[in-house]
Amino acid sequence: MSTRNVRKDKTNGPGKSVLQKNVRIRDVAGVAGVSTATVSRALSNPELLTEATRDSVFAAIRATGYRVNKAARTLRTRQAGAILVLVPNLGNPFFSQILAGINQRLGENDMSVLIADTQNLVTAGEFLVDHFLNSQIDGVICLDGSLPDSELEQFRTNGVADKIVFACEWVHSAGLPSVRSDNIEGARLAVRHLYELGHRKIAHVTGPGDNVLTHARRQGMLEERARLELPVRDEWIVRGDFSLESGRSAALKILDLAERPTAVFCASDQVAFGLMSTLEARGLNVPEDMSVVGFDDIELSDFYVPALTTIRQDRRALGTKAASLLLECIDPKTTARADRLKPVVVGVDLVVRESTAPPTEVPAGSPE
Amino acid sequence: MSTRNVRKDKTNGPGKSVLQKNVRIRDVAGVAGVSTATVSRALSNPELLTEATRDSVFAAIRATGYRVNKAARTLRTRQAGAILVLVPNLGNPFFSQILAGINQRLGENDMSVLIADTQNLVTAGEFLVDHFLNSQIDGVICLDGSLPDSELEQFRTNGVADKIVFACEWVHSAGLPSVRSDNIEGARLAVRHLYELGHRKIAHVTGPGDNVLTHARRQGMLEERARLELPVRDEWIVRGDFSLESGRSAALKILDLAERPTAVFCASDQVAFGLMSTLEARGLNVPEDMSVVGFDDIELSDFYVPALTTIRQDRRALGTKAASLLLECIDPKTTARADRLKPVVVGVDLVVRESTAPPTEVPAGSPE
DNA sequence: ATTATAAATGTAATCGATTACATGAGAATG
DNA sequence: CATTCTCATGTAATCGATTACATTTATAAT
Repeated sequence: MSTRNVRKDKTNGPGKSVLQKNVRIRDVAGVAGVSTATVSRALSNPELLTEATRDSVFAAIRATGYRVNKAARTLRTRQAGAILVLVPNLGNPFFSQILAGINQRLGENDMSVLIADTQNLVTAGEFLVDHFLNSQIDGVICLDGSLPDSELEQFRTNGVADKIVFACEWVHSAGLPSVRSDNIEGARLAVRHLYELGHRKIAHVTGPGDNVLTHARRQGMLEERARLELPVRDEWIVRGDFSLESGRSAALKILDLAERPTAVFCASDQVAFGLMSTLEARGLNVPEDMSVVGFDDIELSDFYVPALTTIRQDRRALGTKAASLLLECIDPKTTARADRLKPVVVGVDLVVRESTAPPTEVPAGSPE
Repeated sequence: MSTRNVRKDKTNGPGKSVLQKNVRIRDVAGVAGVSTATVSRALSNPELLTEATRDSVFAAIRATGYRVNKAARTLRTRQAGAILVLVPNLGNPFFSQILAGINQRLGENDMSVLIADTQNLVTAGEFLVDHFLNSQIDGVICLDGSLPDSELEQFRTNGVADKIVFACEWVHSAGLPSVRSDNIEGARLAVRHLYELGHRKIAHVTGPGDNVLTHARRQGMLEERARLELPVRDEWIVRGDFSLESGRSAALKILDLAERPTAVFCASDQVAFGLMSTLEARGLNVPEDMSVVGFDDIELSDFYVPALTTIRQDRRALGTKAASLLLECIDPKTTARADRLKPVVVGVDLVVRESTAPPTEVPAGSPE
């Protein structure tokens, strides 16, 4: 129980650091002849300062080359100034323009964007909660609609569910804000285009079974098929999973059908590529023997052989709108609004290229 | 000059937060009946503790659901526990496997990976220095070899140049560590493959002029051409920029040549796709009228029509090796080593598919 | 039993930015 | 002139984790 000597942590001038020019707010304050609170206010609420003080502070910031320490700010404010984007497969070029839109919108708010590929995560739920709880992110844009309910429950338990926005795909049962293309309309456009070319036997390669895009695109296809009174064949609806490989598998199944369709509407451009390459490998020509429509309009669709007819999604708009929606969700000054749960729907367009043509065998009931 | 009343910042129990379960290290310490230093040591140097103390702390961590606050840790340690990957175009599927390799390797060290697309940055140099100076990252893996010298100079001025590793592409004058494929060997393999098929008139679509990959792949092509004593035509070396569009432009140039090559070696798979789609659009068949070899072996190469013959880069290995190299660079316990500047070279393979075949016109000097 | 040494743990300062509350100066009002 | 109000700025506590140095406890040596 002796008197304890006062112990000092060593500290001389700007802190020793891995960085050479580590300027702190107190160094700026010294140069400007004000307190650190004033420097901080100059950055966050400049209207609180007189013009003379403001100019003096900004001059000191410039002279010193000061950069705010984000870790210190995050610690004090409990705001990381960053969001996380969950992408189901970074190897799919579809996501790049969405990411560009997100980056642009969040950059305007001086926020950082972290990107994670859910293929590389064992469980996305725990990853997410971890990032929230350890002060690394303020919100999430999720492009992956296959998050299980059990993982979404983790978000709710930890109170972070209201900081998540879905883009492109969504989890229907989650009741969370989302931005999406008009998938039903896209499917309708595809089927109608094939119909107007004269096709009556139209197949559809879907996405994965439990996927909302799969349901929506198939729904649009089935509705338009019914509206146009096209023949119905269960075996013309073939299960896929948005990947190149599933397009190949679907092609093999379609080639084995007793009654072949003359056209195929694919749930994604990648599926279409897988399908077309396999049809060609088996001696069929696209579009002469079978017309093919994709969904997405990724960059390569114009450079495939034949150039792919597809449904264009405005990916950039999907990104910027999702980012705007998330900014609303995480803004502490904004109250929760029920209308945020209503999906934001972005329009789609048909892009006609070389992979579709009139069928070479004219079906009964052909127009004109 | 009156006596100043002592002012208290409000603080009751676990801090008010956007998060419901915000457990601090002092809460764990309370449950375990030890000091916060002991809890911290349990996490960072568990061998310093007795087994009983250790068990008690870990039980308390489990019971409370504690997660370390990364911002607090970063502030104290000056280590962010994150790195930034600069990608020249996230829409190019080539980068996905590299990113997967990086993610895997760094995940083993509990480090986060931030990804930025240099297409979205006005100046990468300032972006980088900013992230270093504001404590958001500890290092960089740069996949973009087009960083200007002026920007690299910013890194050196700010003392962060020794925390950067190049992967795939590199800046030759930078004198920084890098991991790369054996591009020269890849070009040789491509040219030799075409030669062995019987081709003598071999063209090459390059990457952008000031790019190290462009130089290396062209060098390999020129050397092998010389070794095989193939005819030399300046106009058979066509400038590209790794993109789909530049493949299209190159095809138009090649089609206009007075003396056409029978085969083309392209600096990337995307260039090859652009070239092939344009040749087909102009009525030429691949490989019957012109054989095409790419460089990369991205996923779609096996699903193009015709399936692309290409040089496969071990992208995953590029990623993991770059991450390992960077971990060495940023480890404070590791001294700078000159051998780190010697490029780490990863081997490549020829993948023969359908886009190459013997030429239909047999040139003089054909083997056998 | 006493002393010295090593191991284990605790105290309190530190990291850098923000901000609640306090203080001082100037203007307006009675 | 005295009092009150508003604006501008300062002081010092806070955020949560780490760690330098101090203290306590356990073990080994004499």
